[in-house]
Amino acid sequence: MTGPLIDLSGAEPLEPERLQAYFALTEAASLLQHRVERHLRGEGDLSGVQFQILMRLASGDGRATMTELADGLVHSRSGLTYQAGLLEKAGLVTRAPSEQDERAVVVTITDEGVAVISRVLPGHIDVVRRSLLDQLSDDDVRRLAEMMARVRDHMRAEPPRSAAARRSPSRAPVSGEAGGPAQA
Amino acid sequence: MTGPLIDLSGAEPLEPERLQAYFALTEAASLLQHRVERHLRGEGDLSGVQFQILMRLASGDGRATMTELADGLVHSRSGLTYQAGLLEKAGLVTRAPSEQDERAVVVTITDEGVAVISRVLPGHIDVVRRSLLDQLSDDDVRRLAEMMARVRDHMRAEPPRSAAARRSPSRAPVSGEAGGPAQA
DNA sequence: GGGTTGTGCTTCGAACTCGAAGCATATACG
DNA sequence: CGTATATGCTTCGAGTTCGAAGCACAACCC
Repeated sequence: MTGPLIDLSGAEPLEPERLQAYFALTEAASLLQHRVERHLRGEGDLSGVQFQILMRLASGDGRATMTELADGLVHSRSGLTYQAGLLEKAGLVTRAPSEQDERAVVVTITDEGVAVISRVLPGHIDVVRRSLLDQLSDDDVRRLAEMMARVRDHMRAEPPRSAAARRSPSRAPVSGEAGGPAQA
Repeated sequence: MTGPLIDLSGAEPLEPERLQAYFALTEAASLLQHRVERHLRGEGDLSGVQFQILMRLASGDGRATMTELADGLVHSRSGLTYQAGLLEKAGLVTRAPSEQDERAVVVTITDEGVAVISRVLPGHIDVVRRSLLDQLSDDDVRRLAEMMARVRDHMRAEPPRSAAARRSPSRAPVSGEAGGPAQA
């Protein structure tokens, strides 16, 4: 009753080296994320998502709608609402309905928000460098950036397989609703 | 009030290409993780962590203690307890105190657990292939696996900076407690 | 052996996440 | 214009995560 209990030769074999790449990627990314979040929480009292929101705002002109933020982040909309609420409560951000579209909410970073980012960013970069970049050669970094950008763009472009568009409420879902591909 | 609000020249400059690598890695890994979890939840009704636990058990001899599992996974111990409880309730795993050490809990995968993994794995691999591997050349994959393994090992080896060992309860935390490297 | 310290795991409370459902505004279409 | 549909965001409930504190057994030391 010994030996591996699972037989991997189900679909196509998929050589171990490919699985290794996948597992190592997953594990390294998780470890890195944990470290980064631990640092942000300690310094500056920010969650990872809050940091991403502030970074995105600070890198541009300081303003964006919720949808624009959601499109850039890998996050649910409701979670974004929650985190934006926290940021607003902390005074790092303001929220106000858009002029052009009453439905849209424009999130604007405050001076204090900029200050927090400025204070936290050096340490953040330091963590990333120590954990990730210092282990990679210049060529590694180039290669990695190029690969990950390719993979990211591919996933952004092609919906996951079942990107069910919002169902109409007061209507029987009879006719072909295979309209537009939706965003995540 | 225009132009980027943030000045990145805080610590060392850290060329944009390096930051690009970091951001792309983070984003691609997040997207991949979301896809994988969506698939696992749909098929097989498993969370990502549950899948990892089962995989780890199925790849070995089907048994491991909680600590052994925790050391392999990037997860808190309490979270592991929770997920192991769910797996046990679902009948995919059993838990029993170890013979050699009454404190330790030995988790053992059941036949049904093996069956679930076997059923879910092909689709899982398919998602990984479509999302990640198909976008990479053979050389890319080799390179990526090697890089990520290096980074992972580095983070595993070096504790995050403040791996505070468990504080003694009935004792003042005076002397240097820089004891053993802790696991996440 | 009895106290001290270490280790393995669980419990607990607070915080975060997600998808579904809901509300309000905007746009399309007759 | 007026109804139907699309879009932007929030609310809600259920599930998941984490770290701190706690419990139980183990190992060490005198």
